This record gives sequence, structure tokens and C-alpha cells, in this order.
Amino acid sequence: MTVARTARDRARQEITAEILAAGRAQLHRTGPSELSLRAVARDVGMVSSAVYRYFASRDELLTALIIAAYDELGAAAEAADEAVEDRTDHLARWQATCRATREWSVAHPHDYALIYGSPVPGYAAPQDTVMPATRVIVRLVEIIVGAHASGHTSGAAAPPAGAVDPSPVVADAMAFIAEHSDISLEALPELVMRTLMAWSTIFGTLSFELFGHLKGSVSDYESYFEQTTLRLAGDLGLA
Amino acid sequence: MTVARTARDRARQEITAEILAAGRAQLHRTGPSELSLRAVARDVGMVSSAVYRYFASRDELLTALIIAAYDELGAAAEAADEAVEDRTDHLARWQATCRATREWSVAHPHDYALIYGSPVPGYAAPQDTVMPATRVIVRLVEIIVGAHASGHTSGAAAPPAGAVDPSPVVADAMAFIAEHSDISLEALPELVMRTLMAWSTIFGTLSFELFGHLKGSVSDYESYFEQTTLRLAGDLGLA
DNA sequence: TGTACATCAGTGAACGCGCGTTCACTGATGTAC
DNA sequence: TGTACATCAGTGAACGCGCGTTCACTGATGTAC
Repeated sequence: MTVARTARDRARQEITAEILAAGRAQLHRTGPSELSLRAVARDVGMVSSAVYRYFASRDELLTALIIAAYDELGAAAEAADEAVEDRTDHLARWQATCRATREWSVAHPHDYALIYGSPVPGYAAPQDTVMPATRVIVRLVEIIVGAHASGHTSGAAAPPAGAVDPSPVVADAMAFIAEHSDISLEALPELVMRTLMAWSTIFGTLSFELFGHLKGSVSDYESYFEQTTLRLAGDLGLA
Repeated sequence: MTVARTARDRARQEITAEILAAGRAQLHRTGPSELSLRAVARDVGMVSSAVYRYFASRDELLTALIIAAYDELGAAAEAADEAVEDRTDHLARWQATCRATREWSVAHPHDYALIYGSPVPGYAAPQDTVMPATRVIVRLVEIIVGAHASGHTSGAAAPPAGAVDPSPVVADAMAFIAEHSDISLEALPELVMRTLMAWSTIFGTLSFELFGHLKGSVSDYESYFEQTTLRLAGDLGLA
């Protein structure tokens, strides 16, 4: 966000935002792959070719929408964590972050589908989407690592008999976590494994809820999610 | 599948299958919402209006493709379970079923996206898709319930402090499981909760893998999945 | 401060394209007597 | 077994529609002197 200097700059920022908002609104009616530049232009009140002054192509508009969605979700999750006063209550922070993730997702199911649903055919996400996409999991990792570093933990669930050392499989994730922490490398592999599992469970649960797969199995999605993340916290030693 | 009596019936069955195959092939190139009846007709070698002799509308074709995908996945999972000779080795059956689920999904990522990805906008799945959709989870439940009924189990992971009785939340799923089993109702709620979680984790993990969210975190998807389902089995008391 | 020029936003027409669905039709296959 | 009629598969033209992108253009805004 650079400061707008001239009237032209200001107008450009405003209209860019209007186009994004119109694109987003359109995702509520259709899927991302049918996102129509012409329809967006109509909604904003300009001719279709004018949109090309702001976005070089339909894909670029899609990228901007994806980044905006990731950033909004990430900001919501981070804010929820930061609202927990007792910073040493890692379980409360975990639950708050998970809860905010669900709340944003339920409130914006189409934006959720845009980032966690099926990939758009023919569209390859550029590098700019990578960082915004990591905000939620980075925050969750910070909470877990913080808990283990401060000793406020009962240790991750033990691997069952027959489990192999997951180190080689999750090496990339471990490198990432090791960078963010100073906890014992001995306990790390299993903790990283469980963290990845918890992450998959959280978004798997949200996808199931939003895409209709829990119909007939779960009656109260909010409580179910709350109970799920609580058990995940237990498996991660945060209880 | 009724037996074809006349040449006309036989031709009808064959061409219906050809249309489905062409539709499926087209999903490899585009998403389900852009599935084009005209393109399917072209691939089959007929004029677009002729397809209406077989499917009343595009949505009906989509429904047939969805049911076919669920059935194929379900059959693959069931076959893998049934191939385990020692029927009392519930852990082996669990792992085999999970493995087959992943193998089918990785081999057919577009069919996977059709059934577990974003819902197609404007399309409402009719009742016919419900039963085929349950085949994998029903089989998983049978394995879990079988293990607990025969006592070959160490009990599900205990709920962490602060967890409430999940009975009301998962009542619908419990009713379903109670129908399939005669295991103690006392242990059931927590087991059902963990079963739903495991189910969400399995498909959450597959969605993450297939939709690109594990890039940069996991290096070997197959091992990662294997280790994940092994831990889920442990949490369910199958270890 | 005023003028000349450069930059930029937005227009409107056009390009070539594909879509789902309807309709009247031809010709082959199946059925009842 | 043969004929008359009904059923059905597939054709080809047409309907009205929307799409992404390009292009030459007008007129407003910004900048350098």
C-alpha cells in the first residue's frame, strides 16, 4: 500500500478495490473457473475492455482474489490468537485461532472454496500466493512450538507400534519449524508429523462441512469443530 | 445392470458407457463446471443433440459421473479390505482400505476433485448420489466396529481435559454405527467422534496432497499418508 | 503561472469462439398381429 | 413368416446467449519547462 499522491492514483486504488469486490461477489454466484471479466466489468459499471487497465488478464484478477482471500483468513486467525490475553495459555490460543479460521470460512464459503477447493483448471498459482497461504499454519506452528518450548505441555501423542521415524518424510516442514524454534530435535519429528496431521484435519473438517459431506453425520457443526480441535490440541500435547 | 435383450438395448448400454467415458476424459482437461455436452458429443462422434437421447441434461450427465466416481472409489476400497486374509487383523484391513483410497485418488485426481472438491455452482446433488458416497466410510466403520466388538483393541484415545461428551453432536453418526454393531454404548461417543475425525483427516490429507497444499512441507506423499493413517488407527485403538 | 506535451482511463466496435437446448426430419430397429 | 405400425437413434439447422481479448479512438489528468 503506497500513499496515493494524485487524484488519478487515488481513483486507481479505489477502482481496483471495486473490481476486486465485484469479482468476489461474483464468486458467490459461480465458481472460480467461470469468473467472468465481462460480468465483473458490468457490475463495476464499465466496459469490459476497461478492466484491462487494472488487470492484464483474467488469471491476474483471479490471483489477486486468491491472495486477498488468504490474507483475510490469515489476518482473522492472527487477530484471534492475539486477542487471548494470557499468552502462556497455549490451548486457549490454539482454540481461538482454530475457531476464527472456521468462522471466516463459514462466513465466506466461496472464498474458502477458491483457496481450499479444487484447483482452477488451466490456472497455475504464481509465487505471490505462497506467502499469504502460509499465514494460518505458521501461526498454529508458533503456538505449538511456544507451548513446547515453555514446557507447558504433556508431549505429543506417542507413535503407535509399527510407526517409522517420520523425519525424512516431513524434513521440509521440520526445517521450517526448526527455524522458528529452539525445542529439542529429539521430540520434533513426531510433533511435526502430528502438526501436519492436525492442519489437514482442520481444513479437511472445514471442507467436509462446507462441501456437504457431514450432512447426516453431524448435527452441530460448530460444536463438532470445537471438539475436534480440542482433541487435536490434546494429541499435540497442548491439553 | 439389466441384461440387454435386443441389439438396440445393447447399443444403448454401450453408447451410454462411451458418453460417460468421454465425459470423464473431459474432466481431465477442464473442471466439472465447464463440462461441455457438445465436446462430449464430439468426442463420442455424434452430434450434440443426440446426447439428449441418453441424458436429459448436462446436470444428469454430471450426476452419472459423480455416482460412477463414488462407486469406483468405494469398490477399490472394499476390494482392498477384502484382500486381507486374516480378517481379525483389523489394523492391516484399515491400512489396506486407506491405502486403496489414496491410490484410487492419486490415479484419478479429476474424479476425486469431482466428488471431494468444490461443489459445482448451480448443481444440487440428487438423492441417488448419497448411497454411493458412503461406501468408503461405511467400510472403515465396519473395520473399527469389528475390532472393538472382538476386543482386539486398546481403546480410543482418551478425550482431553475440557472435552465435553460429543454424543449430541454426533448423534446421527452414532445411530448409524449402532445399527451396524453391538459394541458398548458407553465407549461409543468418543469412538464415533474419533472415527469422524479420522475420516476428515484422510480426505483432508488427500485434498491437501492433490490440490497442492503439501508442497514444501512433505517430500514423500505416499509415506506421509501411510504414517498418517497408522496414527489414526492408533488413536482409534486399532494398534 | 501558463502552455505544450505525455500519460492514462475509459469507450465502443469487432474478432472468433463455444455453449445448452429445441425442433422437424430421416432411416433403422423392434413388436403385434 | 410377413406385413403394418410404433418406437427410437441420430442428423443438421437454428435459437439466443456469453466469453476473453484487441484495437483505434476521445477526452481528461499530470508534468516539465
